[in-house]
Amino acid sequence: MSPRTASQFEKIREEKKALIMEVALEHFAGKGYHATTISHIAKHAGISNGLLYNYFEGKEELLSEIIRSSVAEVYTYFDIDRDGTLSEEEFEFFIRKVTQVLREKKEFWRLFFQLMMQSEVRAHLLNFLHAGPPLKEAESENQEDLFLPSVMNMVRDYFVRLKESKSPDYDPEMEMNLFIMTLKGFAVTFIYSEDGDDENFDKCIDAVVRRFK
Amino acid sequence: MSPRTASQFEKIREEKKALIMEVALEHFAGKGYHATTISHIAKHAGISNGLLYNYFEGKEELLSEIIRSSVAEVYTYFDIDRDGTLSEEEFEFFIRKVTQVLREKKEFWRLFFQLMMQSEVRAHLLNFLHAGPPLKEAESENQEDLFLPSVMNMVRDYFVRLKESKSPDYDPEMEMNLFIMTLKGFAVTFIYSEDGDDENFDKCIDAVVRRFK
Amino acid sequence: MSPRTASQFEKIREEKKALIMEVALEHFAGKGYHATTISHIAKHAGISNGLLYNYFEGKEELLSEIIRSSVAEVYTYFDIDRDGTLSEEEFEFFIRKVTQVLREKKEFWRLFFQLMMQSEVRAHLLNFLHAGPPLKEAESENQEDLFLPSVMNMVRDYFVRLKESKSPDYDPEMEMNLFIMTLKGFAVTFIYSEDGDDENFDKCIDAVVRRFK
Amino acid sequence: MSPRTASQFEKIREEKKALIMEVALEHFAGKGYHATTISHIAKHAGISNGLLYNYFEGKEELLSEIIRSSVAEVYTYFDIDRDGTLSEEEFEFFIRKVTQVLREKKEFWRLFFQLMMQSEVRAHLLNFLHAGPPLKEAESENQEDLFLPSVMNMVRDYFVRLKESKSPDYDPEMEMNLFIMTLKGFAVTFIYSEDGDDENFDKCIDAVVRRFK
DNA sequence: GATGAATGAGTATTCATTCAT
DNA sequence: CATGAATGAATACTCATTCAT
Repeated sequence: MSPRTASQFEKIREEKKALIMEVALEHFAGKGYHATTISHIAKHAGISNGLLYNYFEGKEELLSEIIRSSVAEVYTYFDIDRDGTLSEEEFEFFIRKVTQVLREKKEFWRLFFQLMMQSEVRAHLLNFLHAGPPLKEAESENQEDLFLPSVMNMVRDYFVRLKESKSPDYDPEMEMNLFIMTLKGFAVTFIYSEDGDDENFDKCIDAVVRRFK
Repeated sequence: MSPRTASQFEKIREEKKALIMEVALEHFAGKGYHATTISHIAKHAGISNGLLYNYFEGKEELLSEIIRSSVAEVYTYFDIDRDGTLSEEEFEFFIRKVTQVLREKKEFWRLFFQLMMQSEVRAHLLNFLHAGPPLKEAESENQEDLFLPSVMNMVRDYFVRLKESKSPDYDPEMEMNLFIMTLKGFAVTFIYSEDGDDENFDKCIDAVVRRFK
Repeated sequence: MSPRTASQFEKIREEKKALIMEVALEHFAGKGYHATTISHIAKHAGISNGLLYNYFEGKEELLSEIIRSSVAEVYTYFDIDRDGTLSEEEFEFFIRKVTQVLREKKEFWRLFFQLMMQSEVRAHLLNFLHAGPPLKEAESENQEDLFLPSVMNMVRDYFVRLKESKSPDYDPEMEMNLFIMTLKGFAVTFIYSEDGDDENFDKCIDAVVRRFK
Repeated sequence: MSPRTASQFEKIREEKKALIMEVALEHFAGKGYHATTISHIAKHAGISNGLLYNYFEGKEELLSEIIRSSVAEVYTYFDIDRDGTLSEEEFEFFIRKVTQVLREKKEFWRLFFQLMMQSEVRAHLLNFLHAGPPLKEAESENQEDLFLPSVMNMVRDYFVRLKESKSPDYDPEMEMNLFIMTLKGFAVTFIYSEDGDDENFDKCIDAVVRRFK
């Protein structure tokens, strides 16, 4: 009979918010942001249309919130505040981490790449991404891609260090480019793969590791 | 004031149709299919809303037509009915061809990849692609990707043949995968690059050629 | 920890009810009835949405209650059951009373005039006003204005009596009309004035008194 | 068979726009802006909901447009760019003009006063009013009322000049205030009167003229 | 008495498509 | 061929009100 406590309400809110975001992500990723209606999301989340607006300002904020939270999660994966160097074994670890992140949040990455493919949205998204986490140095250089400058520098450092054990005409910058391209190509293919194909992609990743080590 | 001949009319029709498709592609690629309104396209094409329907059955057919025509154009690029083998120099030629095709139709590829990123559209698109041109054998195997089976086989053949001049643990299938991934990663980056950056990407392609030769 | 007595509960109820009405009046007057949401009122009153319905049947009843109580308060100001004649000094007193009532309940009068300006609400409001207090005779004549017939008659009497000390072409009815108009114009200006401007308006009222005495 | 000419379209647009504004004004004035739905307006104008948006950006712009056009019309009434002095007979003419404007656009004035009674709208409206027409001097002083400074000054001048023919304790400023109040009170009553009562109000105006001459 | 999550009917707005001219 | 006014179904969003706790 007594009213719910504040923490009970808080819990309800968080759970419902998460539910809505999950369902929305699923549909946004599946048919695109614009083709997904609020009614559709509400129905699949088992709630009324109105309730959604109790949790999100509107459709656009719902999208932002999904991206914000997923990006935040991804940041934690990479423990972004580390010392910023990659040893050889850490490099392999890094690649496998990337794969893991892709695997565990396939749906989000589908949505993410989808948005990245719309040139007029791309800029906003990149800005948002790069401004997002509290980084040590707020680089604005090279906001052209999905890898944060800090990660980019880590990878670049790795290839520069690698050069010592390679032939004289080894070009670390180009090597990095190839690596990034390969990883991106992998990502773009992998996130649309059936879950059953994982072993094939694992072998692919093994090959990538061998190649860039 | 003499009435235009049938062929003159036909020419006008074709030109206007092409204009509409061009404008539509620009906006579809820029902000996505759903976010682009017919009114917007019509206004930017300098025609009335109604006239658009004189040329296309509707918005969806306009999209289909854009894809159809672009894909057809791409097919001609690759002269798809050739004997289907790639010599070593033809392989380099093939890669550069791909780059050229990407460069000359950046906007289309933006739209294309955008659609490919929507899992529910992806299937239709792939079906459409693979069914599109009158191929010798209508394979339905491996309709998972943007490369047609015929092209895929050509590339696979190349890597198999390449094995002879390589070490015994050279895995042609895996090599092909890496190649495809790299190419895809390149594509996805390149089509959003400024036109001024082309030299950098040319160097990239040189590196790709060296790597997979 | 002894249970509160019934009268304590009653007191709490009354206070909370008054608080809600006060907050509601403030917002109704500021942006209008329809533009003011229940949520807004509840938030500013520091209570939950639901609780409001514990005190009022709904939004409309809340409005009615505000008007009812304010009107009742105004009636007490004018001690409406008096003998119904205005001596000359009582007339001055009457005018100053009006000003005082306006000054002390500016917000209510803003709401009141606002509602009076909506022709479809006006009728209801006037009906409500004229039916409101238990009057001696329930006149339905001249329900066109905000002055109750009883007050109107009092004022008319005053001007008729005044005629004796005026020139022969003095028209008491017209004089009354001018007086009412002036008072109304004063009201409509005064209730939107800053509180600091009161002296200016006091002088105005002095002039009105002089003029109609 | 030939398409309509540009001027035909223009005519259709203007007529339909005027129709919508007329119907909207009627309902806005009758039950208030917020209580009037777009659907209602559309239905009474005999058009579809969508068409309304072909002519107005939204509900708010529709309101603005109504006010803008009515205010513009009123400005023409007063031939606002005149020399800016009122002779005695012009003063009478001015008053009668005011009455005429009120009579011919009763519905607009109902809406106007309604909005003026909402303190939070009032400011915007006054700003809008005073910024509206291209005046000689852009006074920002005294934007507190519905009379434009230019009109106000004209009236003030009149009363100052009048002082010469009056007793020494004649206070022109106060006289002006009384006049304005009287006029406002008249307006507020008149615009809700039945059309049949016009004669009574005409007599009222005669009295006003006599009083302030 | 008190809470705020939840509802759902209602409202403004959008947009592909049609059609009279 | 060409126009743009007109439609109406669909969509995002609002808000008074209810109700389980």
